[in-house]
Amino acid sequence: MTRIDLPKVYDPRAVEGKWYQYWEEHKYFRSVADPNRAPFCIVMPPPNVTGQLHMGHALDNTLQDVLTRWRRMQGYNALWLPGTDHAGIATQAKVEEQLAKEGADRYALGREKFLERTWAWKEQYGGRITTQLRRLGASCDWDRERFTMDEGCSAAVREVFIRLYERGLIYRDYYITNWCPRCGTTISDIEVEHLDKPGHLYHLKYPVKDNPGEYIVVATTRPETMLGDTAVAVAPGDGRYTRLVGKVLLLPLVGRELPVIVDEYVDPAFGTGAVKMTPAHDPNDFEVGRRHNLPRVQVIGKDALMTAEAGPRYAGLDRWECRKRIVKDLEAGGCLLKIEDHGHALGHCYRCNSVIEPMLSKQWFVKMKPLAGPAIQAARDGRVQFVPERFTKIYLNWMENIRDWCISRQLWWGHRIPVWYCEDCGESFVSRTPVDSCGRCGGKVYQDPDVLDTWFSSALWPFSTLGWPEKTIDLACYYPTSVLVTGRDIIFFWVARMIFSGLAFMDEVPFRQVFIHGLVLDALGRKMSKSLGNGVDPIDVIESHGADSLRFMLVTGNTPGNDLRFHFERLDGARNFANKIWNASRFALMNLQDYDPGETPGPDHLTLADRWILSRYQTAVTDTTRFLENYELGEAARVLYEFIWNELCDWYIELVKPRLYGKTGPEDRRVAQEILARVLKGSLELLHPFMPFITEEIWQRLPRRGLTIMRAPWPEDDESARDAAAEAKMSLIMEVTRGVRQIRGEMNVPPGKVATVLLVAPEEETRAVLEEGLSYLQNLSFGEATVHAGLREKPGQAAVAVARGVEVYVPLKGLIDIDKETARLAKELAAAEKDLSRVLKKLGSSDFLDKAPPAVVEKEQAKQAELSAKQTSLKERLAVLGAGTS
RNA sequence: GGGGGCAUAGCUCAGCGGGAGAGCGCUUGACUCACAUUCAAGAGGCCGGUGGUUCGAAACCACCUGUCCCCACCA
Repeated sequence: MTRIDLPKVYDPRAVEGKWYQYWEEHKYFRSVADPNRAPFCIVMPPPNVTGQLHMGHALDNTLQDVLTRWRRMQGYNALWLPGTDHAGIATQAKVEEQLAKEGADRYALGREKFLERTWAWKEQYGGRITTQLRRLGASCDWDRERFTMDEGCSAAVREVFIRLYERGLIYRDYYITNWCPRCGTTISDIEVEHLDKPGHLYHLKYPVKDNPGEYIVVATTRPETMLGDTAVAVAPGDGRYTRLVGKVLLLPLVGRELPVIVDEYVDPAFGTGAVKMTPAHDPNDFEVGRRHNLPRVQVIGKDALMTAEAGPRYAGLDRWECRKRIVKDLEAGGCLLKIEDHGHALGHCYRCNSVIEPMLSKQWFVKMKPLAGPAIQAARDGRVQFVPERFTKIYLNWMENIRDWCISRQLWWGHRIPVWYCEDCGESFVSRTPVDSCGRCGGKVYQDPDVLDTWFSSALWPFSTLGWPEKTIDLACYYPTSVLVTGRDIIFFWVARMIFSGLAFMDEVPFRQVFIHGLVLDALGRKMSKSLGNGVDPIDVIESHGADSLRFMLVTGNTPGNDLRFHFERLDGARNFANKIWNASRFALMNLQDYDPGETPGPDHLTLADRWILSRYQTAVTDTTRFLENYELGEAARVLYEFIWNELCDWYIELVKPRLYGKTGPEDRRVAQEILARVLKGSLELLHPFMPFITEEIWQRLPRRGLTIMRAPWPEDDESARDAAAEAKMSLIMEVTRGVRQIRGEMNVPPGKVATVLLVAPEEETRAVLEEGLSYLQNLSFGEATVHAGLREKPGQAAVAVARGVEVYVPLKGLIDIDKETARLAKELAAAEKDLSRVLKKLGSSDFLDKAPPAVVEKEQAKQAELSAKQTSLKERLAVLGAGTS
């Protein structure tokens, strides 16, 4: 063995940066459109430019990188296309925050200057997340990095808006939308989070105008909105109120006259069966109001303060303050009948958590029904497949009940709506290019001040990034993309919208498969959040444990679609695995220094151990590949972990040591070197998608390497390399070895001190296997061993282990604890008898014999034989021990 | 109100029709010349409950219980 200059503990910091730079400089991430090569393409869910890498990104991008690196090695023309999202609200908020510190605000600065400022902010901080993705090892084609507001994506946005408009799928209308008072914009329905909050149901008396003694009781959760009431509605045919329909009520505190109307919307069973109508502040009331031509009185403003219309006593009050005062005033006026506790879901802004105010305003909408149809069909007929499949149902359920999408936002940072209005004649123009003057009257025009929902541009991501609306070779080669990898929290926001957009503008789904993963939770199962302060920064983890460990930890134990808890213990486990690989490789390299790769040794030159590890390696190749194909990345990683640690390191490397040390001759040493090098190289290649850095570092030191492990061919799945006979033999030897070790442990024999072991194998076949494996047994557990046929030695003087009919005797000097040994054997016997009776019952059943497959029956019969042999043997030994005490 | 996930060893989870598994933790022993971020041996489980399908169920089906999540305009 030659000394080799490698540290005993693997240090990721010393290698990760180096290799990433190497890969990037040599353009190994690059993909060039090539009609003659099979493509594999993933578009990265663009993280917000404002963002820092969090564990969710780390998981999402690790999964994408594993798939991309694997397919690239398989020979696909693999493109992973990165980019960032302009994130309207989030980015604007950051810049406004900055301005606030300077004592300014965006209005003071003006739109143009504010946008300049935001672009500058983007230039300065927008690259942070992509730098962090590089630390993670992401093998994306950075030359193609895109931004949702770059020239190309913006052109795509304008084109889509105009085409939708031309198809009559975009309209502008007054509607009640979700207004976030803090963000100062409307948000779409799915951006509202409904949280159950305790509240009250206030019962209010509204007197009849002509008969002040008579009144209707209405129930409301939001008494302050009564200032905007313009009617009271009752259900059709509700006997309690028929007398009053068409009469006029007087609104308390305000004195407004309210007609009593009839509408289907009212549920006579809820509350009092009479509902106050506030068309300007409730979406349902708005609809009812539209049907009955009710006036809309807006009493709450966009700043969430009461408006002048609320009357002088309330104008300018905060909405919650106003509620208190109204309740007090109503009570004083004798109009408050009672207050009940009543929990209800309250809408909150998903960005800033403010309570949403339903607000009447004129907004742009996309008509969804016509777009949803094809998107539903595509999922139904499997052109888009969700992994796991259950998400198809969730997606369909949403799509089938979809409502129109409010796409205008009262922000400045984003894609401005490409519509101009004439100041003079009011005509509007939808245009791909800026409009200077009114096409009808030549008057002055101005552009719509609103911008589009951020998700409007994300929805086009799979084709806008490939060059659409131009007809590019990229689009032809890479679209539809292969798979989309994303968290289940944005199926509605993003995945669904990409699907209908792709179908509408490319006539083809944007991706064939959607691989959904869950959330990364903290150790207690809570969502990682800033407010809880329980988030773990991936960059910190990369610093302390290395990117490979983080990646491996995130991939293992994660099943598709399910959440993943973040445990530092598991991270340590991944790091230990990296260290294990490092040291196994260190050992191999020490013994491969003088290795001269000659001819591949023929089967005759291979030992049992060689044939065994080659066979096990083939199984690992098959299993890893199969699991990856099914998106079971966690299982694939587990296969590699177990193969490398439990088989390659724990057994093969131990078995091969004497041969590498030259104890069996130079030719045998060369064969051992060859097999060890081959299996190690293949294992690193299999592991590379999961742990790219350490595998490259070691692979580069191996003989017969290429330029980079990234471009090494994925190990071939060669069924013929399986060797069932070798596996069966080795497993027998391993079991016997375990038996011997157990005895040694119980006897407290110091390592290297046990003299002689007798292996007694009654069957000739078994004996032959043990003879073949004798050298392994010797160097694995004890000094000397011989295999004996025939009758058992007298076991009264020996501790005994049984493995598949082989008994192992270790001569000892009366050290055995008879009580302990008796108890142990008795327990084992009880278990064996229980198993045996179960098997016998099975074999005694004619149903089983008739209907079970023959292989299963044979297996059960073999088991019966094994168990009865074991039973006999255990009984004998117990008898011997019993004799020993007397 | 509708939909979905999860319930397996002390903890976190994998397995999902024919032998109850892993990691961590725990017990015992070993600093053995790749690795103490290690090695060896071991303890620990009526696979949530009840029914059903099957020759056979931890696994498939139904219901129940507990738990988490998503959707929804009941004032």
